[in-house]
Amino acid sequence: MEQQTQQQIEDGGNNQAAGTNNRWAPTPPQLRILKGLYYDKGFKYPTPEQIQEICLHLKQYGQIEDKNVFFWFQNLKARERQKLKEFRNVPVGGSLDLNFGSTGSTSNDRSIDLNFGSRVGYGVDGSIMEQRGEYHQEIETLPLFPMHGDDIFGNIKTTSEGGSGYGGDSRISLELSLNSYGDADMV
Amino acid sequence: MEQQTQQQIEDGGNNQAAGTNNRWAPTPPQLRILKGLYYDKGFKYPTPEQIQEICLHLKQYGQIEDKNVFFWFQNLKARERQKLKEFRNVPVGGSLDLNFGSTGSTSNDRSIDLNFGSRVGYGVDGSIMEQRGEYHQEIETLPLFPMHGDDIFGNIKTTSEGGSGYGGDSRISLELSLNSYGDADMV
DNA sequence: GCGATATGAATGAACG
DNA sequence: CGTTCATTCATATCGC
Repeated sequence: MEQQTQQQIEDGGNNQAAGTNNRWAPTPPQLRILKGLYYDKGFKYPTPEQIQEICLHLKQYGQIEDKNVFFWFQNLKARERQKLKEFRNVPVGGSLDLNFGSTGSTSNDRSIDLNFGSRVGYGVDGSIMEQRGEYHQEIETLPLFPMHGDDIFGNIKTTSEGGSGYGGDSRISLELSLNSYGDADMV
Repeated sequence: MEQQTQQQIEDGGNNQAAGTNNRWAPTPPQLRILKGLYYDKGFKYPTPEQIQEICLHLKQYGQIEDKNVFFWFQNLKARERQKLKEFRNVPVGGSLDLNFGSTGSTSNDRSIDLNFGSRVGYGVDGSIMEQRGEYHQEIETLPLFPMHGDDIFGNIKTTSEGGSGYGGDSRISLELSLNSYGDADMV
């Protein structure tokens, strides 16, 4: 993803005039946190509880809803995967004729038909090789945010059986490095 | 048509190296082929594999990447659709048909299962906690509006049960102290 | 030199 | 989850 010089800054503090803008856009701090979770922590499969938790925490940086967090992760995952797929060189057998209707070009005038109409018809390679054998979620109970004072569990009730070893207080200090993904990428 | 706070790119001291083409533009032959596929062949939904293939062929006419082909089709489709919508405001005059009285039955049938793949069914605020079986009744309620779920994700029907539910519970102890002052998210 | 337009690029939201 | 839609941002080009 070449996020070059595109960044839609939301207004400095508040946002959403309500009515004119329907589409959520992450504020810079929100983006940073989300990316930190995804890239730094490798946290890509948030559970509903975690989505809510993340959302709650992000609310102090701007208006946001659960579904926004949900979509954000979904889209990022999907697009990374899509990118990999597109960049993968396929040993195409060369069936797609693109030289039809050559308007006075050099030579070559074959007008074979394009085998469109068949979505994913020819699996030249066929090897989808979805290296998705992940056991996602095997990630160690990621420590997202400190409790601060927010009673996040006020109504979520994560069924804390207490049996967990770490749950109580062993908060792993995950000092998210202030890495800016926004500009680290280049084309 | 109304744009909000449009931020102009103000490179924070890191200007893009000149010479590196920022933006791809199709060469005449490329454009001819692309248009030929779209209009002549009616080929509008290329699969990722086909995108690669098209891109490969187009490379002999100039530098091009997969994503360029991808975006080209996306944009063309989107803009044609956009044009059609704009012209639907035809001042046809007269024939003001109002099918009021159609007691729309207000059947909010939309699947409201907000199980993000887990079997949680939490009710943060008691809004959604409905977890029904797989029984769906193929309702043909034509979705006049593509369901504007402005409320909480009252209609995120991910219905992804593939996860098969692991622990389900995930401790959400949070940490991640990031100093958000400064906020250098700019690009 | 600007303003309007065309279009490449990005991404939130939604569908199947 | 992969794909598609819709909206917006960003920029090159054109016209005045």
